[in-house]
Amino acid sequence: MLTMSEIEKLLDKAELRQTKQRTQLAKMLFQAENRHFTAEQLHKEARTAGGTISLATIYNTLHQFRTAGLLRQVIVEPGKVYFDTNTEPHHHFYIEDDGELLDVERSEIEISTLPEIPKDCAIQETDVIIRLRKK
Amino acid sequence: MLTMSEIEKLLDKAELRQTKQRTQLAKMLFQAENRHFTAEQLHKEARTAGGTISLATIYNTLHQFRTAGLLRQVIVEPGKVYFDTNTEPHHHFYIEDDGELLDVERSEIEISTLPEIPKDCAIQETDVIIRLRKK
DNA sequence: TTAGGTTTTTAGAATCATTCTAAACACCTT
DNA sequence: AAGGTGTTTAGAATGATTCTAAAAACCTAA
Repeated sequence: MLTMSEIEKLLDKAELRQTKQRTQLAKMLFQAENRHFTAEQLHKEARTAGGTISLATIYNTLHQFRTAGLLRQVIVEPGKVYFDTNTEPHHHFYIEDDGELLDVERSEIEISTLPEIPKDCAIQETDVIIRLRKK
Repeated sequence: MLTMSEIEKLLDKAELRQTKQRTQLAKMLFQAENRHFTAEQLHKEARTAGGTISLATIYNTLHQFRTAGLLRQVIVEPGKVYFDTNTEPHHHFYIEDDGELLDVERSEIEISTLPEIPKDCAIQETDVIIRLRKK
């Protein structure tokens, strides 16, 4: 749970000016628990909460937050990008029935053997997605 | 390496009539080694090889093959779906620099601990994607 | 405080992969 | 040869995302 001035520091550190819409989004995203969401969902939520913000700004800001290391993308479905406020290395459950994402801490999955990496390549990230269906 | 009559059997088993375009695609996909490709790539390849085939048919056929269990989808990038002729459970390297996918046999990655599955859910599939960057 | 310059936001157009639609075609079967 | 069904197709439609160019907000220095 971040205070207002911590939100300010966040934006400062990311070298992003304080603006109404960036501050609103930062509050929505970083004041609460970790969240998973799409641009569209966030847009709807922001407008319901009363802010004036265009979809283009949502996309702009999300990308800025991402390059600042405040957000990460999760790709589990064609034609839709999820964002995740949890930037620690970790994995996901994906409930296919309703498109819900759940975090799985890295410590909960132990990968004991790793295959040989093609030469000239370095691991950038390892994603584990456990796809679930409701019974 | 499948013979012509084995291709016929494939289509029969999938309850798909023999047609020029389905046969051509089946040959391209199942006569060679396992492959990874997008609809667009396959379309270009099929036309270069001389066939008359529309993009819509590529998509139709790919989905038919998929529901018949002959193909599987791989989702590693926003806005682009890869198909994979390897339908065994396995994982992937994804070389981000040039969008190349490589198979990793399931036996090469050992997941020793598994997290607790949310109740009412069953595992549908577990995908491991190791994202690589060229040095 | 105000003029000038830089950032930010925005509406709407553009893009790209994919799906849909409805017509044309191919293919049995009788 | 006719009729019926399955298949292919061009082109329109869709949906998420990105681009564009103009308007708005915001410094900063004089």
